[in-house]
Amino acid sequence: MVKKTIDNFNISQICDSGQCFRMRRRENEIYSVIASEKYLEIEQHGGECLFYCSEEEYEDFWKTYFDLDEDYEFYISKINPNDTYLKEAARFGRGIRILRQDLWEMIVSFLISQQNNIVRIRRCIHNICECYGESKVNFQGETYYTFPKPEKLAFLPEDGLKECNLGYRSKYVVRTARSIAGGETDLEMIRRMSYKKAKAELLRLFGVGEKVADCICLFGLHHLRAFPIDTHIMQALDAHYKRGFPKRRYQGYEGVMQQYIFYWELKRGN
DNA sequence: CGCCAGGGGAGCT
DNA sequence: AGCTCCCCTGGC
Repeated sequence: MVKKTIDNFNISQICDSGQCFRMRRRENEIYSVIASEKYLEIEQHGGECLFYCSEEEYEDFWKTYFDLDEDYEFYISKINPNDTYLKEAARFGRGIRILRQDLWEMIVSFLISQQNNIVRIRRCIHNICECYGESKVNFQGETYYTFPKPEKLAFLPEDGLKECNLGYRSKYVVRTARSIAGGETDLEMIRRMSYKKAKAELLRLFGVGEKVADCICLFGLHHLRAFPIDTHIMQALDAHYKRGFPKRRYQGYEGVMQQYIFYWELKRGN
């Protein structure tokens, strides 16, 4: 068990920000997340966080996963004081962090995300893990499932994942899995590429367009310059940035600003 | 190049 | 019953 006081970290906001589909609210202030074979529970009261893992596992994995070495207050301090919209959005979602998630898992997650809602995306991912992942047991004695490797999905027929509720997105995932398992697409190479090159490479995958490629770059490669534009962000930009979003001002971390806007627009509705 | 239908079905009103 | 959903592909 690890106890930490962390600024600009709010697990509830991260859970609801739509970047991780394997995190959920268990009880009042307790959240669970599955990443890279590992299972974690986190409890947060105000600024104080309890990580239900060893100090070693926290230092070696979760600290990086939650991007806790990055100074988000710095990003927020750079916001134009005259930009009341962005200021408000950032204050509302100031505990958001861009998680450092697995590239392959992000490719699949955002292939599924297109024309889809968050509740169903979660279920699709859960179904895939349950059918093709490895089963493990957490410290509570409950079973959970890891995310299957590309090789595991590559042998499926193109519509094999329709059984996991993917609908027409099944062939996007299967063909991409084949492309990676077959060596046509090299994830290790993509990890070492610049934002622009990585995005161009991702756009070659079947089912990956502009928006999905940017989500993968932001959440799977931690390219904070990526600025995914979906219909909600588009509407927000139309309403508040008639002359375009000032990307130059936030060069290098536009994606962080995108997340504040996205979360604000998502939560403001309800 | 631009436009737009179609894709499957859950979840909300 | 109707509409929306963190779109992309392929045909025109």
